[in-house]
Amino acid sequence: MQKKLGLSRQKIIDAAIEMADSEGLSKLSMRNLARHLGVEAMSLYHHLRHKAELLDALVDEIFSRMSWDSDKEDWIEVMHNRALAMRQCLRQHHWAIGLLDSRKNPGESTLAHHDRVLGVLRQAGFSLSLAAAAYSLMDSYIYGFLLQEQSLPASTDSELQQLAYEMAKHFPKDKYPYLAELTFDYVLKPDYSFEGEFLRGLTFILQSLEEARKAEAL
Amino acid sequence: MQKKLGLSRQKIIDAAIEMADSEGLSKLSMRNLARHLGVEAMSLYHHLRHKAELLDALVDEIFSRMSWDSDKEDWIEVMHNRALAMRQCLRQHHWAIGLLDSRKNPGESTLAHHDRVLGVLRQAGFSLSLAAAAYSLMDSYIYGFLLQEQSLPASTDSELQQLAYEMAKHFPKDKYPYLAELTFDYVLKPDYSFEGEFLRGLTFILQSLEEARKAEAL
DNA sequence: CGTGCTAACCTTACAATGTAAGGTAGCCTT
DNA sequence: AAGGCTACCTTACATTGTAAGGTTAGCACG
Repeated sequence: MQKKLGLSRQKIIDAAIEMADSEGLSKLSMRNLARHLGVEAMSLYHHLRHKAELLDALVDEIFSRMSWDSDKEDWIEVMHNRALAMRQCLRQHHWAIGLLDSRKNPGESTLAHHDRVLGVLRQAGFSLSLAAAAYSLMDSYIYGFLLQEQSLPASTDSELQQLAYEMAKHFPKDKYPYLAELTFDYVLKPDYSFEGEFLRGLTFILQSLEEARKAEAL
Repeated sequence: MQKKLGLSRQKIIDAAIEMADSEGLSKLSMRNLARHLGVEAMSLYHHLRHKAELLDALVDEIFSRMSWDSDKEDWIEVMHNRALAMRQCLRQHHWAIGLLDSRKNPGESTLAHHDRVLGVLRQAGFSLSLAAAAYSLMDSYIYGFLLQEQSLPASTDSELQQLAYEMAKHFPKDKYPYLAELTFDYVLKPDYSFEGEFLRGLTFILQSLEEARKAEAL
């Protein structure tokens, strides 16, 4: 038999991402992953201590794949673009959102990402305290929004509208009047856009942070 | 043998919450739950179609247990209190946060909660469009913050500081200077408080929404 | 009093999971 | 040649969700 050097940590991670993308996180078992790599399940344990380590690695890999520029002048523009990049990346790897929470061991790319964000804020003149608040506020919003977005079983705007219509048929209009109003008079209107909503909230946050920054600068 | 009428949907749900609280969501299997109820696993399936239905029910139960007043005058105060109630409830049932995302079948209490929130906003004069934005913004923030909060393996402020200290020792200061700064000069300071950070971000959001509301009213 | 129906609970069984324990084959160093 | 190391495999076990079908108790009705 040949000595097989086919396997490596990185190959495992790449294959796992590919599998999760196409078949969903729930189908990502050690056995399936191994089969995908033409190998037996236990072989993976020579490169990873346990499945949790794989999941940690996946999250970190996702962070490393988010690409955003941080050398623009305007911090608002930079943070805006970062948020878009995160949304784009996490829409492509929809399973990752559900993972971001439960992982407790941040990897290199994750830490680097956070450091870079803080750097942008500090360089833009944010005090440490305000930078902390800004950081927490932005990321909480982004995670929370994406979490809610992907928890809906619809990935495009028109699918969402279809869904809203179906749901609205099922819940009693008079029992939840405001929800009904929101659904029929807002979400189901032709120009509703999920991305638009995301950007709108983001803008709220960035603007109010900018005001705080200016107030601080006095 | 006696006919056992001991079981009911509600009793199952209550027991499940109790179990999840004390032993964690991962230990909440149908078998364990059944044992806890003095019954065999399959008996549960007479009251629930599958485990997903149980999880849906748990989320809804959690929503039903969040108590907040919505008849105050000031919408800001109401939303502020709601956010606090959510945080308090989801800290008590820490497992629920990880569940809020994946569940795709909102129950009665969940819908009622959302309807009530929208009601408060609409009554306060928010246009439908702005109410939608406000709703999305607030909930994204709250979910996102709580998600990040519970993903840290520390539940009290002092535990968090201990953790920050341990972590900071492990990552290279010069590689992540801003992260190091944040950790040592901010999180590790004696008056750092997780709840304080939560309220600060919340206040940012509520204030900027109030401004938008007033601008709209003109 | 039986006879049958139904709701509530149980038994058994299966496929899938993560992973512990230990095996083996080929290459490298000495 | 000998031993050791790395990379992979085999087997095994406990645990999971749940399908299929069995049992029993109490009620309705003749």
